[in-house]
Amino acid sequence: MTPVGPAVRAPSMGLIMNLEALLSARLAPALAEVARAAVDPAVRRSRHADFQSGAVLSLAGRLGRPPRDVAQEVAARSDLDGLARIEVSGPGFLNLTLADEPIAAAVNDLAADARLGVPPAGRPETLVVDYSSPNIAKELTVGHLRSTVIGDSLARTLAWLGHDVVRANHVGDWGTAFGMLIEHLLDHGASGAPRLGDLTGFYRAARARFDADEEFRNRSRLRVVRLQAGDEETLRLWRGYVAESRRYLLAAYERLGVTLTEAHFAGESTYQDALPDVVAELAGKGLLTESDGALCAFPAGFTGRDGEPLPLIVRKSDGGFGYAATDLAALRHRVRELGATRLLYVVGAPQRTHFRMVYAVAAAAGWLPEGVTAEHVAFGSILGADGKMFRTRSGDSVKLADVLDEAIARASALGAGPEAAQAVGVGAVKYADLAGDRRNDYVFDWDRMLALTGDTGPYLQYAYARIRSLLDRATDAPGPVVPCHPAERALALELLAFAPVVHSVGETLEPHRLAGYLHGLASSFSGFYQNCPVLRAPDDVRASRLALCALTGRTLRQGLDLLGIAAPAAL
RNA sequence: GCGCUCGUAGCUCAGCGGAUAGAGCAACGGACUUCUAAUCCGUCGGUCGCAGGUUCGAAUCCUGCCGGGCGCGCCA
Repeated sequence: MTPVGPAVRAPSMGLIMNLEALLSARLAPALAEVARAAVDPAVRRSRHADFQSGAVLSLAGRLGRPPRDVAQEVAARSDLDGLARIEVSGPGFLNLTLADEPIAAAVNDLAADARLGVPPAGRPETLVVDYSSPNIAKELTVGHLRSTVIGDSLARTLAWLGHDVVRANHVGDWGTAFGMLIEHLLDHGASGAPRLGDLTGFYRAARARFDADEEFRNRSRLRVVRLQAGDEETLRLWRGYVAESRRYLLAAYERLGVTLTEAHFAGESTYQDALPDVVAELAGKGLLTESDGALCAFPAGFTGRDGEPLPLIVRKSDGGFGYAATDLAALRHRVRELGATRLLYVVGAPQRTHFRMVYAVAAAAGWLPEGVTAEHVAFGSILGADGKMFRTRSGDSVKLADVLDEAIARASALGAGPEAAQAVGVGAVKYADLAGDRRNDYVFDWDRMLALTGDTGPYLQYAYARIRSLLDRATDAPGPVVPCHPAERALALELLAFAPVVHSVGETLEPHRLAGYLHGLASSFSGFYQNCPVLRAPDDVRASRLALCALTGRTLRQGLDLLGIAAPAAL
């Protein structure tokens, strides 16, 4: 039995595993000689060879020489002995085909590295990832899916890269709605709390009474005043309500396989005490203007419907604080108290203007000093088959619990066992959300996301389970990798591409790059599996292929884990 | 009206300054006395919305137009 367990050796320095860097280092001197200046070799993977360099194309223009001539000269001056073969191709590309030995050496290093070639960040940052952030008075819907899934994947990835990640669940746990909710609660058993799982029904009932019953409406308003004034009895009721909602949310997160816990709640109520000071500080810096009774900031460059400056309303005309004030308070706290240097807000694209304004005001207030960045990690909407917002037939938003129930039921129908069905169903939904560019809308389609073949979660999970099954049946240990078949070579190169992809996700905050990579890796593995017998291969070849299987398994599992998708050992 | 964003193969999407624009699905044609066929290989399929411009080179950058989505003062 050969478990797909973590390797034992400490991470190496990584250079030998980074073929792009290796090739760049060997190409750079020749380029510098020809150009008489440093030139980025721009080594990329290529379908015409293992790697290519397009550096000559732009260089030739600057030198005023034909690109192919320059490429010939660079090729002739390059010392790639023992590493790769170089040839000029097309308009002036340098095609690089690696020798088998460096590939083998790199893959063997990779196999011995517990971190799969990804060194921990040399310059760790403290960053806050603000994600999920539902209103606690209502159940989770598909509307919360994207922020929760994308944010969790980014938090996992950045943490694994070695950064200090602070997860922030900016839940809506404060505001005028709580007056009516508390009054409704009192009318239905003073000690009671809303029944777990029926938050929406409770909210709707309270809302209906608020709209229809003037007496109830007045009581609710008074209750809001008492809540904001810190009335102890009111606060006790509010805390009970919030606690119950949190329990519900945590159960939902656990089912979704999301890493958010009790410790990550940082709701709007957290910042209430700081709001007067936020206003005072902004006013002190001359950033606030009174307009129609409200205190507003008017950051430059934002105009509204009539071409008039667009306000960011910090304090409402009734003296209450809006969400802009809370967002500003949270931002200030994250930079000042938490020491964050990178703030991520995983929030839907429609709020783009709002966040740009918040960041502009924060910058003007000096809360985003040099070296500290705030980024709106925007994402598109989930659409139904009709191309419109994904809703139920009656027009309501779709409950997340219902989506997961159906996903799991459909996974069961495919033949997955009970435990696997949960992993496959939830994984399919999450993968579908992560597989495309997050900025684009996508169409929610059961049949596509649960397809066993194609770019789907189930396909990746199957590839992993198949590897586990194979390794479980192996009776001897993996040995050194010696790629000989083209499919082994292709798989090895694919495995070596894991680290650059993970880094690019950390920089671009685009998990779909990792998803696409994993699909390519699983495809490469399938090609290898098809062409290269493992268990019935001769001893030395078997050891090599078992090592490739084990490494592919570890890479798939780690990659899926960074996406937040479970990888069961068997389906 | 102003602003943002998107328009790539029948469908769903990658690619976002470089070689004949890729993948998955669908369609069609192959490969199984299988190391789990929940697989693999091949074929078909695109004036990259339209028109200009910048560039040695544009799906990719700029401008305009057409079409869809979203946003534009006390909800978050």
